[in-house]
Amino acid sequence: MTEPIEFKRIGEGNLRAQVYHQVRLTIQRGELAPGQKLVDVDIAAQLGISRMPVRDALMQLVHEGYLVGTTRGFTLPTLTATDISNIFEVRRLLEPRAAAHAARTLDAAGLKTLAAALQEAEAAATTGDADLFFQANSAFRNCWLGAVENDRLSQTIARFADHVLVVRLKTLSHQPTQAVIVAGMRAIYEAFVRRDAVAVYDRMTHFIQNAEERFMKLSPPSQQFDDEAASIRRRGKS
Amino acid sequence: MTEPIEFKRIGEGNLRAQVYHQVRLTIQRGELAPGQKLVDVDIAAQLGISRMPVRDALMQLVHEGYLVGTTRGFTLPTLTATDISNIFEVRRLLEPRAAAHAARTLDAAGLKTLAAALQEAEAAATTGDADLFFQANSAFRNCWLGAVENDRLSQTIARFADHVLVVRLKTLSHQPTQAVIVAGMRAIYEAFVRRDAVAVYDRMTHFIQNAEERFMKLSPPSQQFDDEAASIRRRGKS
DNA sequence: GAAATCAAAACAGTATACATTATAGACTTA
DNA sequence: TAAGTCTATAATGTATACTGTTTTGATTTC
Repeated sequence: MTEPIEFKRIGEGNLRAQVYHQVRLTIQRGELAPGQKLVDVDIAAQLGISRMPVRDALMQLVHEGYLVGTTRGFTLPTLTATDISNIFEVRRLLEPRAAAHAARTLDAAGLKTLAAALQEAEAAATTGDADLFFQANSAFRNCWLGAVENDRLSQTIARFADHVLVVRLKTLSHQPTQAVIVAGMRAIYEAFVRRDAVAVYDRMTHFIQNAEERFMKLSPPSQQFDDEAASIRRRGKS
Repeated sequence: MTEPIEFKRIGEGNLRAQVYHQVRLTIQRGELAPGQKLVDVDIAAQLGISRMPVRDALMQLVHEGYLVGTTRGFTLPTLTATDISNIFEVRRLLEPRAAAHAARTLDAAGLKTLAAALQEAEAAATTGDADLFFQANSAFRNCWLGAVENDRLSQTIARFADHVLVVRLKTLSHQPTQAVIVAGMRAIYEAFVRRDAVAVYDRMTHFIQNAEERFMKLSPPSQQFDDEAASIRRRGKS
């Protein structure tokens, strides 16, 4: 129960923003253990600043669903099967459309980035490097998402994707799943190259459905913890 | 530039939550003038509490898009035509599906509430009472939205609907528009009564498209202010 | 009279100190 | 030994004080 995470400040704007980005990155990279708790005063001490900016940053992350605030430190939310299914429903509604948008606006540089991410994912899938695979996956999504001109749409998607992403780390180490995902990415990529918005829409739809199915199949059927987890989550709403 | 708004605490949980709900209600009711600024220390003084809970509440509202934080107090965001169009795009993607869900889960009491809200809206439309019409509209939406079992979906919808709602007040005083909206509500209501999820989906789609068109047509073509407004908005992102 | 510079005020950001609350763990008792 | 209660502690919630920055307004100068 020590503090294996080392925080450092990222050089942008005020302290709250710095801490916010740093902690969010830590979460997104999956460097935060499920049961581990984040305490404002500890992080503040480590950074050599006061509690308030840290507290602000953590509370923002709570509002955005990245963390839950209990009376005993901030921790990762424990998602139930229902939670995950709910998140995937929203993603199913938003992402195909957003990707179709991106098909029109993505420029040559974007396509190049997409190709690189895809290649990386394929390499990681063959060697079985879950970490790299995970990163390539994120790069791929962030790339096309950056081309979406509707900010609110892309930000909403990014947030919900991040929420399941936390639990996703386990799933992504499963090699057959990696193969399926890579196939989906390639299909989407090819549609992007052809600038075929309809194909992008359809393939993204298929991709997300696939992801959800795989996800549900592989995730441990720990339904017995659902009530407990839900109560913890609920407490965090405040 | 005095302080015409009177804040009082709402009796739930900690001070931050109380202030948050109070201020959000004020915004949702359209009681906040567009140029008016909210200053934490002022509100705190009025409530007899310190700055911090007020500041926390205001910052949460900023994170949720209800306010923007400038260097000179918090104010309502100035939405450009693009912003509004972006918000409506997300709503178009989410609300029909959510309403279809509600068609299955809405109980008899819910239908009754819906009927009451509809009747109120019709009455307000004939007398031209914009305020009452506005309220009835919100009641109608909140009712079916409450029956949606996917919390994240309904909360996302509520938030985006609230964002345009701020500007909407003006539009809703236009009587021909009121007639169109009431007709849409009735169509949706009847589909709800029949528990016809498909019809609810289609009519909600139509309803939102209609709302957006009316909205764009009636809103002043003040495109010359767009850049300025966008820059104000951007500053608030921090 | 207009423009530029400077000063003062207003407000957000940050720090520190104090109050409150819920949980864990020890201690008591049946 | 197990169950219940109580206390100590860890963490958040709130208050106040201070700092830095930006804006506004006034004064001076051209």
